Amino acid sequence: MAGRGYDASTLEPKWQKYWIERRTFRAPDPCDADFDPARPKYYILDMFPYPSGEGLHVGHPEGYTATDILARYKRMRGYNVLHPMGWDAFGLPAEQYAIQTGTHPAQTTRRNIQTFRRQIQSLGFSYDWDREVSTTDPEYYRWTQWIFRLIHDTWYDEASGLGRPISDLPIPPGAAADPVRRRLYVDSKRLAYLDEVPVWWCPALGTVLANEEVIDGLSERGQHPCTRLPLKQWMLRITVYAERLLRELEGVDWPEETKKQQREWIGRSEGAEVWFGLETPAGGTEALARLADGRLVRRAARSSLATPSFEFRIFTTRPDTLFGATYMVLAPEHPLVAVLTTPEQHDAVEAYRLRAAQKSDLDRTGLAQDKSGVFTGARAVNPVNGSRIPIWIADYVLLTYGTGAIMAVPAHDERDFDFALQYGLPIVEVVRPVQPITGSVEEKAKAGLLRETSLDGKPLSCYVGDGTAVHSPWIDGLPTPEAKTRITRKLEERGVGEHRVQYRLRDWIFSRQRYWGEPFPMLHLEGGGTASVPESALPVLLPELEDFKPSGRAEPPLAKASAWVKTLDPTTGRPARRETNTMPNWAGSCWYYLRFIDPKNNQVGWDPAKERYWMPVDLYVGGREHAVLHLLYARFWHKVLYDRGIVSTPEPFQRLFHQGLILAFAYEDAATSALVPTDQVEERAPGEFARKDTGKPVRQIVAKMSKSLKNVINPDEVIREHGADTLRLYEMFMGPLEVSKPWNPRDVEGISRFLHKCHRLVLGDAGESLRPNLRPGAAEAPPELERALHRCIKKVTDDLEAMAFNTAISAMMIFANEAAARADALEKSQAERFVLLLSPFAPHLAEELWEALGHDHTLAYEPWPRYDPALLVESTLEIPVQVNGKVRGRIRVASDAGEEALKQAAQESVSSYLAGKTVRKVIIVPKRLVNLVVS
RNA sequence: GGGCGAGUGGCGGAACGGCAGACGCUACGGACUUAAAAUCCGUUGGGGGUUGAACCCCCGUACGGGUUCGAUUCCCGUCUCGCCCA
Repeated sequence: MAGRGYDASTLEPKWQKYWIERRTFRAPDPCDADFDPARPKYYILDMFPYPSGEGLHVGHPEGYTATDILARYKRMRGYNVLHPMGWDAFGLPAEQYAIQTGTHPAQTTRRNIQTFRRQIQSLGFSYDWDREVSTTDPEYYRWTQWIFRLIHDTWYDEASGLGRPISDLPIPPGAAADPVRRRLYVDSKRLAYLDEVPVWWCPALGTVLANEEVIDGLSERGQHPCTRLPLKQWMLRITVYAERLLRELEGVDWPEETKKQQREWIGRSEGAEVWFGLETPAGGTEALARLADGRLVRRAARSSLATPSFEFRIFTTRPDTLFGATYMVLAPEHPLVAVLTTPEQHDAVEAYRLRAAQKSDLDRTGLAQDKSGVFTGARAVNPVNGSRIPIWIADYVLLTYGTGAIMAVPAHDERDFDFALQYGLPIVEVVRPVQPITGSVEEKAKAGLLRETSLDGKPLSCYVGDGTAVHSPWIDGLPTPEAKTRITRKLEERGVGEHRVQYRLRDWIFSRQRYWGEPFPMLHLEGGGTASVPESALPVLLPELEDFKPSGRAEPPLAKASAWVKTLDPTTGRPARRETNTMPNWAGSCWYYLRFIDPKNNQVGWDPAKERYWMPVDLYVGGREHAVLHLLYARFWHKVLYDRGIVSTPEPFQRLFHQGLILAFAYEDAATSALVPTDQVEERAPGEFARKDTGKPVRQIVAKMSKSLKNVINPDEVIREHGADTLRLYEMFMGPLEVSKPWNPRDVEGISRFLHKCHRLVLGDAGESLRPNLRPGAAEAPPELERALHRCIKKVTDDLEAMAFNTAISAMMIFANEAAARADALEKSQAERFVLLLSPFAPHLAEELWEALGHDHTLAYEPWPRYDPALLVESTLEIPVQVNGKVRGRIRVASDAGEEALKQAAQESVSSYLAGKTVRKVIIVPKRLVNLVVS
């Protein structure tokens, strides 16, 4: 092959070297000498990868190729393009590898990054490699820590709806005088705060595990039982930004599905908080008084013998159903449980609480789960009618949502209904549908009637829709929406409730009990309280460890670095202990798009002038799997930075696009549907597959690539066999970027053929010199070829703007076919324009051909080819003629033919279909079709 | 269970109110070649008619309805698959 024809394996490294050595894709900043302020900017970003030990997967280059094509296209359209790449390199796998082998995670990470960089560079992406960052680099995480300090130094001012410096926080008079109370008050308002949160603790492994490492209460490794253990953790108060995170989604150009997922994750619901009375258990007054901080429990405003002296708070979205509450449910962890449980119920309650502690929130709240609960023996008093109702505990109520306590209205809530039936609790109807609900079970469910049954001959139903209030003295006859407002107002008047907006979103647990993460810039001071490490002492470096094995205690690995943990507070000189948790994997990816703007700055995280120029990100491309968490967390950090005046845009990512998955063929046993690894299958006849060993037939299916199915495609191999340009072009040709589609090795051949054809178009069959017609003094090409080129330019340009890469490539194939059919006619300027069109897609080949055409500079900044609309207009057109919607003939007419002429010609062309019929109507679609309606 | 999306030839897909199947793959036939590779040309949704061909007719975009002069495209319902949430 070498020496003649198209040889990607020599040509591609040549141009990759050229681009890197000449820094072809360096993006000039506003302060640089070669910066051109007249050019518009375009910041196009990929979701940076976690450099796993597996190396690059063919899924990675899909999005990266799309953004690379657009980046190259935009440069040719005269934009200043910022297109960077980096590594999200903290994370669990490197640490697990360290536990097993003793290899330091930093070493594993360095090696993996080298592999990833080599692989990504072998695809010829036009990243500005001067801007490469890794989240694990101390000069990077220094600023991650700096942002954490800033978040810690911020409180959320409800009045202005802004995050403000903690020094601006008004201190209530009661707290101002006493330094300890003052500190507690200030700490309670910070956006970063400490709280006790349960984590999974595995005694057998002697370590704390992440949620995804625990399945059904057993450790993923070794199947050991795990339990939930409360641990002091850093929390980020994302909930105060819930409303803005919701509202400001409106202004961004994101897929509607993703916006919807974010909205549902935030989960705004309106309702009321209601104080229910408590029957004080014998000797419980003192314990209740200790709990009565006004949050979950309070002293009743007016208490007498008839009205109880303590109350507890619940949240409900249906205050209109208060008269239908027949029992109460507390989360098993609710602090009231210990106080209220009667001696007779004590053992049952304790057993239940222990069981609940083994379950994750997900296990507890799934609708499909069996409802379970235990009676505490205590009773509550309904504030609207004074009825005494039993208090239960059940694990479907979570302490972390709302107030950890609910009123149960079985007649109008599915879970409460099932629970009431199971435990024989009363069901009282208080909302009646406006019209009786009839139809099939499914139709009734759709209308809100979820259950219908009977007990002792009495019909019972669960209706969750809106209707008219009944059996509810304050609101009888009112439609549900008015009933809600009316009853809420009454509750407010009586001081036993208020309107309230509740979010499903919880504060973000920001601590991980890991080694391989960013250390917190925080100190725990002797004698209580915390302090942040001063800015000048950043970064707080990860200490070296002897080994990465768990300590056997419920503490993070960093606790083993005792010399590092024991330190002095630089501000006061007092002894202090360093925070030993590390930040989660999300931290580094929450702001990397900002560091790319100014990656080498060691004075600030980024220069404000550069930030104002480059932000926001104009196009962000990445997988749907990040639709909620990464994108929500990054938006949250960005809003805090915005409120503190450190970034200039309220949202970081103006436009978002998700690429689809690349799937692969897999095989399943034709009889049993069991999956069969790909290397055990052979194709016996076209489309017929069988097991190599037994010869039993298997079915070809499409599935995700996986190691166990042995159907993973390795990009290195594709590049070795066909070249990077073929890989790039194939991934873009498979189908629309946003859909998932299977990899078919046979189709790759077609793309390879196309690139060979392009090569021959310029260099001829021998491949060592220009085609004669491309040399000076050759004859002119026929006008049809020029028109074909203009059609191609228009189609490719339009399709690039629409990110329709597959059809752009097909347009280039059409032109290449036309040009190849008369290859001796193609002119030099036509070849050049075609090469420029091809260059964003297949940059190596395009550079090679550009050079062959006599250019000694890269084509990366050549102006994008233009088309002449006048050349796209055909002088005559062939138009189909329909009779009653069926094509019956064709006419060739001048493209500017008038309606009368079209009508005339159309009728003549299909006269045999019109014989004996009357033309009722003629529909003319200019330049497209004529339809005659006859009878 | 809920939400979102998708069902078009042997395969990936195109068209997204106006000639269904662009482009590519596969397969078959042919040219070139001692031969092969590469390349080039032709055919390739199903059925039927005329076969000197050029052509012509019927059916066809998961299924059933609807709107429209006209539906792959819009609306309603059913089925299947995928993804996300639970």
